[in-house]
Amino acid sequence: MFSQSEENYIKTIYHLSIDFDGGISTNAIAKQLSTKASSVTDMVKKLSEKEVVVYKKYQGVTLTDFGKKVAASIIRKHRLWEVFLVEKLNFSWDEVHEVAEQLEHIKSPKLISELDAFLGYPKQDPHGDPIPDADGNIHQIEKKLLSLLTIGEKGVCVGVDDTSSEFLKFLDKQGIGLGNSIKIVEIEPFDGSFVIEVNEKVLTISNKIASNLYIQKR
Amino acid sequence: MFSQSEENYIKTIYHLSIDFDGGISTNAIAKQLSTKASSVTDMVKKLSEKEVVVYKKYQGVTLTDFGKKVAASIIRKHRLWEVFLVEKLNFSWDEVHEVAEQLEHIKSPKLISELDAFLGYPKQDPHGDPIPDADGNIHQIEKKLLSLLTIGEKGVCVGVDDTSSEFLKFLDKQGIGLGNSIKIVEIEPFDGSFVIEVNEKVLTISNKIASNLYIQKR
DNA sequence: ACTAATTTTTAGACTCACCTAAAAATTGAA
DNA sequence: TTCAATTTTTAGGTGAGTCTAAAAATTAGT
Ligand SMILES: [Mn+2]
Ligand SMILES: [Mn+2]
Ligand SMILES: [Mn+2]
Ligand SMILES: [Mn+2]
Repeated sequence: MFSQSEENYIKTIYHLSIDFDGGISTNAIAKQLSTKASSVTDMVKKLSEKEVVVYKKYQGVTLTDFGKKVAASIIRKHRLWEVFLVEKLNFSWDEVHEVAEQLEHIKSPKLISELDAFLGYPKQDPHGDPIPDADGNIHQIEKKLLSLLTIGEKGVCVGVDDTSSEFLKFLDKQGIGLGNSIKIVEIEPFDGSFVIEVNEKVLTISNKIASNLYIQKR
Repeated sequence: MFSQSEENYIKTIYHLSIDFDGGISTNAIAKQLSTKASSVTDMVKKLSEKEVVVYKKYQGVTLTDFGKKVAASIIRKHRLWEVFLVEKLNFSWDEVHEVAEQLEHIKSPKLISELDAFLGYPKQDPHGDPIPDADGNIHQIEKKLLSLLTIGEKGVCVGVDDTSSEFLKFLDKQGIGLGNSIKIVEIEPFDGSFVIEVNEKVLTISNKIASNLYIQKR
């Protein structure tokens, strides 16, 4: 149906659409995919032919409903494979992305439905991101950036915004992981850094760190 | 390192080299890969540049030692994935090939070593073919085509030569599977068909079937 | 409102993997 | 051994996906 390259574009457009609404610029797509704007223009024309995106010159692109379904199915595969790698093959959460990037392009409906069953129908991937169901529906759990909480508030760490290896390794080093209870002890007005209590330990994290951790309040 | 296409050529040349020794002809490769001889000539020149094969015009190709190692690593991946699909994801032995054909191209040494461990270091794939070790060594078990046995001989079915879906489904229907004990009851001189006893049942199989079943004598 | 800077598209070219058709080499049959 | 059939290579071309450089459109600053 779609080539590996087309799938990577579709997925990227989907992800960019979550943060900014309106048409996604060729430059934004090019940057994300480490390619050139001119290449993006070519591909976007092709995807438009295939009714995956709506494209008007100089106006950026938006996914059609069909395009969103295609994106969801690629993301479903990506995240199921990430769960597999962590749960079954001893990968750590900072090692899975690169491999899932390849595995997400394997074509086999049976493979994915069986993998889903084998993993016990997981709802989140190792980074706390929701796994779309077979119909492309995505159930986003209620969560807030830690940086938006105030002193005294409590919650559970349920996700990360940045999924780079550096950030994830940093969290490992600090002993912060998904499922940990977190309490805001203090917020430093000068630099916006947070003093938090996690796993019976008190530690200070910069505002940048706090802006990349998702908390489910309770 | 190698593109998907290059890997498919390398694997094909390896498989063809097992049956015929001497240089593998462009036509043979083309037929196997459903492509044209002229395309094969192009690719073979490229693989020769990369020291994977030795190629002399009009003389066919042979794999270098390096080429054999590369082939073994692709086949190792292919067969490990086949085991995974059958053992963990409820695929039947006639459904695995197409998917493994894709999965064999995923690049990640850790993925393969962990998969190997997860599967318990299997020695054979679902068709009874040996799984090369991480260094590219292939340990072929002792086996003989059923068609070469004589009346009264006994053995265990340990592999198939043809791995087409049609043949494998036929074996399923007849109740013949790997690990089954088989005894030659009679051989019909007229058409070379075999009367065999398998799973307490006596059945007749054509010579063509017998020529595609591997037996380990005991 | 007019430029100047920036963004986006177009034009033209490249590589990879494939194709067809024609030429060249090999093989094999009389 | 000669020539016809077959195999293999070469020549030239295509589409996908990428690139650079130049042109066109948009956006922003004064
Ligand atoms: Mn990808
Ligand atoms: Mn993830
Ligand atoms: Mn393959
Ligand atoms: Mn197999």
